Amino acid sequence: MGERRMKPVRAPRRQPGSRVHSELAAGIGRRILDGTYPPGSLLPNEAEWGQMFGASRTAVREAIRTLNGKGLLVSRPKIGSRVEPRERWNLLDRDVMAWHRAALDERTFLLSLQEIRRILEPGAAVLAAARRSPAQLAALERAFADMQSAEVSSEAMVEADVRFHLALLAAANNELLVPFGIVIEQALASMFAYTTSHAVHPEQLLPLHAAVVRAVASQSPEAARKAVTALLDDTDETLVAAVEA
Amino acid sequence: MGERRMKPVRAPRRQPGSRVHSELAAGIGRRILDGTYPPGSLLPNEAEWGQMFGASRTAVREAIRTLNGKGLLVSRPKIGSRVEPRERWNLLDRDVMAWHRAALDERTFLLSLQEIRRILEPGAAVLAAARRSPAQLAALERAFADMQSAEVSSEAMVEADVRFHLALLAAANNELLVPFGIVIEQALASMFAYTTSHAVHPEQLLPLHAAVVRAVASQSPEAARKAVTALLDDTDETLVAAVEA
DNA sequence: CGGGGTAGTTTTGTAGGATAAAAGTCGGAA
DNA sequence: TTCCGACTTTTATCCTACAAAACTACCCCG
Repeated sequence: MGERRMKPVRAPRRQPGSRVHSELAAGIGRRILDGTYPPGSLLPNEAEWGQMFGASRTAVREAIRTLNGKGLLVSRPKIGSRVEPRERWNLLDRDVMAWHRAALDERTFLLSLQEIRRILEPGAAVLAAARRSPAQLAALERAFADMQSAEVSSEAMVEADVRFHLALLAAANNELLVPFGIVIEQALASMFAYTTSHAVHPEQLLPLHAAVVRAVASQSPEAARKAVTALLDDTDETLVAAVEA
Repeated sequence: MGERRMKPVRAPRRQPGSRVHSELAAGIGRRILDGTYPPGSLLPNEAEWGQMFGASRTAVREAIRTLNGKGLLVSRPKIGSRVEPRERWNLLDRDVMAWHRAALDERTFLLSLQEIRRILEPGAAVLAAARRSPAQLAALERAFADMQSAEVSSEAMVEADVRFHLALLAAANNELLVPFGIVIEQALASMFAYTTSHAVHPEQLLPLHAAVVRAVASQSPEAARKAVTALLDDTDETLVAAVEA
């Protein structure tokens, strides 16, 4: 403390996830997702977690409260905290999905994500084409433009790609579709990490997206469905190629 | 396992939701969902919530930790807790959906739920028909049998109906579909409350469900999709009739 | 006169202790 | 034997104190 403190040029801006209770939530959450504590089992009590992580009981309790809210466990006096059955888990939660992903092999995880996309996105595209607002269309077009100007297989491309699909979901104007965005984010991020340029038709990416934009712009639900389906078919090809490689 | 030992009917069995911090989470959560504190706005600080609800700061903090985990807000020292943009909200969470439902008119809520079902369930049915396990088929058949033996428009019927559709989702063998079960639960519960026997073809309910069971049993994906779609068409008719009434 | 660092201020974050309430277990008395 | 009440364990709640973050504003020094 008596030392002269050098101030870094940029404030560290620690993530909100670097708090003690977040670390604890992640630590416990991961152990649940990876099966260390299977559904129905009893967790160590709060004092024990505190010792394990060198944290106070207060911090442990806040972590457990978080996991509670995500449906991973329930706590009762004298009993302790018991892991809930998997069907209660909120797998679409950002954190839970991250822990889940870490506990699974990348391939399995990616395939199940992609499967969800095949179910959801065509339906969302139909709705989007039918009732997107001008602003929502503009957001979609902006994301597409950013994809065009991004380098192939770059971070920027993935970011714009994600934004494209989120914009499509948003344009469907059904709020309950929005939480699914996490699936798309994870799927594309995971693809980027896993299928390092196994793309079968890399030159098809932009035309396929362009077709979606056209369909949504011209408010043609069926065309939108087909365009999105074609897009997902292409993604599937890449995925299969990467899995086999 | 001495079932001879008849225990007197144990009284209260207070819900885990009756805890102080849960009350607080619900109180704050509702105020966020109903727009009292719109996205981007700053919430009262912890001490103020404590006074409002007559609770300690500890309880308030645990409540806020819960809401934090559901994506409704983020907290930072010196700043306070700020409501997150809607697209971060975990609308598929049980609690969040309940608060959301309370803040919306029943009709709008129900229509958007039904829309999601139309997107998801046919796709789930295809997967279920393709790869359900014998046990999963049995669960589906059990739910159907319970529907048959239940009184029309009874609590038991709704419960079996929900179980039927959850079993279908589960049979798709993609964990990420499971969290959607909440949509079905809410939709059917809401239908039950809202469309008190406006059913257009009440006699069709069981045959329509029977067709789904047959398709899944015979592992016919396309038949399953059609059967589920027909089922949803029927539900839609009931819904429209109720909305117009 | 201006810029930058620094002290102050507010709010959340963490710690630790004390007590209450829940929900089992077990033993003793009617 | 049966039932009731102490005992026990664990979470639930409250309290107090202090640490850390991040914004404000001012003062010192060039």
